[in-house]
Amino acid sequence: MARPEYSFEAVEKKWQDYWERSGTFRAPGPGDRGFDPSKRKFYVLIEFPYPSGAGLHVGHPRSYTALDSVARHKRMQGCNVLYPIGWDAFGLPTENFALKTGTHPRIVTERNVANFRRQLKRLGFSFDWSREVNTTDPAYYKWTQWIFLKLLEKGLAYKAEVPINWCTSCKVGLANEEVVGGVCERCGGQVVRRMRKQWMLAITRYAERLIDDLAGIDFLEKIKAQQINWIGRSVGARVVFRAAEVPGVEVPVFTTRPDTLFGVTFMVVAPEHPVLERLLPGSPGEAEVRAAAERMKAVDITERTNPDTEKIGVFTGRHVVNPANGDLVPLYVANYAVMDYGTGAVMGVPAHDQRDFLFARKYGLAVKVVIRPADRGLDAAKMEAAYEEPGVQVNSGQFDGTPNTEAMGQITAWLESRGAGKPEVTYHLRDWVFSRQRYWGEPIPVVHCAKCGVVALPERELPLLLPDVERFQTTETGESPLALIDAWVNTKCPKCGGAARRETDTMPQWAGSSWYFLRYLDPDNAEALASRQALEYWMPVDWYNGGMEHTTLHLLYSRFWHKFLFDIGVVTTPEPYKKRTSHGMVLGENGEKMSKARGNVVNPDEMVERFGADAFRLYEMFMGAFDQAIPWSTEGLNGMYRFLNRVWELAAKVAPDAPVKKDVERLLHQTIKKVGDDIEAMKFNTALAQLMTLANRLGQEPKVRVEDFRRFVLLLSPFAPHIAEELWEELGGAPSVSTQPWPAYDAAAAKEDEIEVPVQVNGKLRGKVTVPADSAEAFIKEQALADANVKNFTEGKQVVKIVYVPGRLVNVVVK
RNA sequence: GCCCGGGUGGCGGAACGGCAGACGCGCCGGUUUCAAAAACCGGUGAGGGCAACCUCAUGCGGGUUCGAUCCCCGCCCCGGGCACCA
Repeated sequence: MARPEYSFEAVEKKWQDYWERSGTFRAPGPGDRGFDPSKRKFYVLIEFPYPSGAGLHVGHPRSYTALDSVARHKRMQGCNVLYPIGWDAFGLPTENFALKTGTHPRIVTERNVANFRRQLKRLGFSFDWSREVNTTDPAYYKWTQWIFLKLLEKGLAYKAEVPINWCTSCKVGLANEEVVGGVCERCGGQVVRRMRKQWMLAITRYAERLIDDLAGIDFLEKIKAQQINWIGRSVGARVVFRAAEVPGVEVPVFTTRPDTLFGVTFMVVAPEHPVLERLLPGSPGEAEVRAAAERMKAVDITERTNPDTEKIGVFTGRHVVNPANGDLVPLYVANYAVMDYGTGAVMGVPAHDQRDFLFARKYGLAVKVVIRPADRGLDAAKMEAAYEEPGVQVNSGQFDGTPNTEAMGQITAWLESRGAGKPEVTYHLRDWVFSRQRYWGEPIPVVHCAKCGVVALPERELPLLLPDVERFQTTETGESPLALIDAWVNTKCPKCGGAARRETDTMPQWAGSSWYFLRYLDPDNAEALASRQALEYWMPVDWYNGGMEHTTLHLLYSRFWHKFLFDIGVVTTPEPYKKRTSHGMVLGENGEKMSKARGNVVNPDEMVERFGADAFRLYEMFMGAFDQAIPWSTEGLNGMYRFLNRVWELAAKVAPDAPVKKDVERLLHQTIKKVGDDIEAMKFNTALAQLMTLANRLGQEPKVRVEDFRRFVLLLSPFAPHIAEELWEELGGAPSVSTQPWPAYDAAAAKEDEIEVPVQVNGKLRGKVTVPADSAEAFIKEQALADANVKNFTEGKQVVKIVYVPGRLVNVVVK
């Protein structure tokens, strides 16, 4: 009856086949066979991967393993768990690869998906593979297009001539979010500003709700902070200044400091500001001013708006009138003013804004104090920096003497009553540039008709299929490759039947990923993106884990789409995700970011071949705190392999006549508690440490009780599911271990009956006393004072007091 | 500049304001082996002491507390995000 040695190859293959054959992880929804309405649902979501040619990276499984453990734990707690997987398969890298090799992106995608699927299956994740989705599948993108049509119908999709971030290398327009440090997020290529008619989505209309609704959801605080920061809400006022020399022209500004309005001594506008066209004609030095504005516009925007760039202003020869006090102030064109924030015009208050202060000093402009500190006055002539702190209004007419924090609202209200301003909120967040001039994306389902303008395709014509092309090369004009396919482009207007041209821009990669979690609920539905029933049952996602890098992109976009779908009655919850967490990056063994260029990439396939999927999964969880970046260590992985070997050997010690040991029982119950709690709290590393402690303790026994080992296997199963299935079977259990109930925790059994209480003297550890757990305080103190070493430190001294923390420690304070 | 994290043995990391260093890696010693690797068992913060024990130690400097890795104040370093945003 010699037991075989632990062979992860055999064990893992066996159980992966079993799970697949038996549909162990299929999650029945309402209406499906085997659906049990009495079970609580739990929707676990990981970010579906982009199937790149490089294959799975050791970073991907960190998130997948963690949530797989959560999913398995929840199932054992009796939940109906949905843990789906799919492919975010449209996108530039595939298209660029296709361009280079001449292989169609569809073929490249199929190949990459097959590879990813193989790699994921080897790791034994409990995905419901029957719900697999792929954003490039016409049956999927039909609904991406459908959502776009709805956005268009409701006026949230519009076409605008906007300056876009043009990546000179990808030859594609990018959203602000895709420009990182002035270069393309994807390829690192140079990004320039270019004007182009683009489809835009009005995410800014949801800005307020995107901030406010964070209050009701369980997102990591840093994620909330980053989203709020990104949306960049500023509360202030719009103030209208009238042009002095040109009647009927107004220049509105946005300011967060209406309390400083009486201190305005100049105004600047962006060189692109349209008001210049009305003000400049006939002004002295018109030609020079125009030339200066052109020079400012010619500078690359990222450089122009760099804080280190020298601020340049040119007097326009015109003035504007301060509506608060009638002051005539000079109007400048300045390089630091930008057209796409606020109104493109800024009021200059040098006394109370450091940037304005420096500008005023440079150009010899007046400095006028309107707020002084509570305890002293300010002399404009002697100021060396702007005074930006709170204070009391001065030189502000009827508001003099009012604290500036109060004056803000009062001045705004006063302006409003005189028709010269109103409260206003602006956002840093811009509308979402939704057009891409590329092939491998969802076609935008509209046509351009000479007579009817932009016309949406009727819903019945969806999906609008991406046509096959021979060449994916972007055109020299920057148009999408689709523009070259005449047979596709030339079509009939659905409204008037006349000649029309199809839209040739495609959607960005963020489109398909903005709603994929809905499609999982009902992936084959041909009538709707998902059935009402499925949406009502499964939504919202209970726990969504992903990378911090998606906080301001995918996460914000998908919340926006979801709110829109909620508003039009398609989905039933205002927020898609109840809880959002994020994992830390896996770094190379040298502690640097893993990359091909650094030569420190670890291939998961190789690791699984050497140590097995269970050991690999264990290491991914054990390596460190889940939310922190951690360097990879193949030695560490080997340690997990050794642990599994010890577990395997432990099974050989299982005997029916093993005695009950009180302390083993206690440790077991403590472990049941800790592992469960730690999974909920994402402290996977300490959950495993506890399991190792228990395994080590069991290993000390010559014989291990069946009951004890059974429960140990159950506790291990969310993390190392293959070996757990095998041992479960060996113990006589029917598969699958994943359908067994989570072991019951008994607080009484976990309780120690003797406790060791550390004794401190003046806060320093001097001894320990072992007492029954239910000892009276007086007895414990007495024992503590009687300890030999404690006596060494208390002898001849006066005991001032004795601090006793029940069950924790005694501290004797002496003098 | 602003907003988040983080700094603990040789390394990854543990510690409701209460025994600093759980667990793992590495290292050292042992068992096994002709030998090595692997595996298994034991030891392992630094310094002192024959030992019992003692001293020091959680980036730096203060503070609160009977007691601080943890809370407060002021710094230094590392990582991430935002940044002429009016």
